[in-house]
Amino acid sequence: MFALVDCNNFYASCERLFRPELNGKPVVVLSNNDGCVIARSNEAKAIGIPMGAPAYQYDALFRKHSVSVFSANFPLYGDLSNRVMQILSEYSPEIEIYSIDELFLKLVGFDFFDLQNYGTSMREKVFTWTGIPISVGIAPSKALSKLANRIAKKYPEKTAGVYIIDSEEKIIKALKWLKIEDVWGIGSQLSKKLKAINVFSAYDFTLTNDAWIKKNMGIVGIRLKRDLQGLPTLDLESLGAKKNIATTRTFDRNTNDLNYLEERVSTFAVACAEKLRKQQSCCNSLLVFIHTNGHRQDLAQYHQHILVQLPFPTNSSIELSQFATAALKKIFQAEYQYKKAGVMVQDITPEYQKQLSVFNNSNELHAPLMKAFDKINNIFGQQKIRLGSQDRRIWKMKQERLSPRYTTKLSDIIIVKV
DNA sequence: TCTGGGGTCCTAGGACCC
DNA sequence: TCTGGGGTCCTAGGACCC
Repeated sequence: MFALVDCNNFYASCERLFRPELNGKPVVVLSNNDGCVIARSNEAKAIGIPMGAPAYQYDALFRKHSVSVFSANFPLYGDLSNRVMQILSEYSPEIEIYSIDELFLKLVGFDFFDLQNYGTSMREKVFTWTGIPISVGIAPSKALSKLANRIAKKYPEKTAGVYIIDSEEKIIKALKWLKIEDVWGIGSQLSKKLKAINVFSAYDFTLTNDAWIKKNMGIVGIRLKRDLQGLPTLDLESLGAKKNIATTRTFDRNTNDLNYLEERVSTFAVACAEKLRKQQSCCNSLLVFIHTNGHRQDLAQYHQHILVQLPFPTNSSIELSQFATAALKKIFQAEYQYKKAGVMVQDITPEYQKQLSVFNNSNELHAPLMKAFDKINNIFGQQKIRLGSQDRRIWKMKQERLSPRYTTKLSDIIIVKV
């Protein structure tokens, strides 16, 4: 069996942890730049605030219902996620951390266990130790465990947050209940195609013939069908090093100032370099892009990117910053107003297997220098040491309702007076 | 005025090899 | 009139996920 554990309204739950007076009240969390809604408490969902809603369009509704609005506080969510994952990883030796708030567990040798109790104990322990509410779905395959989890979330009273699919009848009942567009792995494009051939539920999908699925969805569709039928086909995925790393941001304003963009791109490259070093990798190519604001029909549009093959693999902040800003200058055009930029590093290889070239290699002095960089920044805080090309101001985002970093910043820790 | 960020896998087609 | 067969690697783009 597989279990899929999912934190309920994760970011909203994190914000409420340190503001217990908000329990039972509507809470939303906004994306970077306070742009759109990326998490909602149940109360906020009930008011009719959709996922992805642009914040400025919902200001009136927020005020009307006294919705508590937070800017995204990723250091807080990341830290709480680690705590939840650590607790849950004790429930099985085989796990896959699927996202910041989701975890698959493979339950082998649990034939004589009461899985309902097992799931309930996960919920109780995570809630007692962290304060985060979770839902648990257990079923014979990954796709079905996602479905079981959905049922647990949808019917919290009936299921007490734990639902188990462990018989053919339950599989069919659940599949008939699940709308095709809600199936894990079927998005808007495929559900449109499927509805056109009268496939409206997950159950209908399991009856669709393989030839159609193969032609329209590829091998992925066939695997999904088997998995939904209860024949475990998708297995846990190993959590190796990332194959692509990106740092991209939307700005709080439009700009055609090349100096500003250079500074941003340099900082993004440094951030990518840090992520590379953290997983002990180097990259062999780098992509820089700049975009105008696609929502503004009144402004001329320009979307451009450039992919640079590096002369040597590197994870040096200095080298990546230089390559990235040089690339930026090649695509920058002063007549446009830019709203977004980003750096992505690709073709990632392990740090310890660098392919050296005869003439042109990464500066060997950078490795110890970067080690010192990382060590100092880890101790004294982000960007205490930075390149001259980077601005002193770290946040160039609109974050008007940022909560404290209660668990990751010494000065933000709550002081209790007794 | 204001609309996020970061990933994965698969496929088709082209270039190239013997 | 008529011109093989079998591979690999790379890239861009499309679908999906949270």
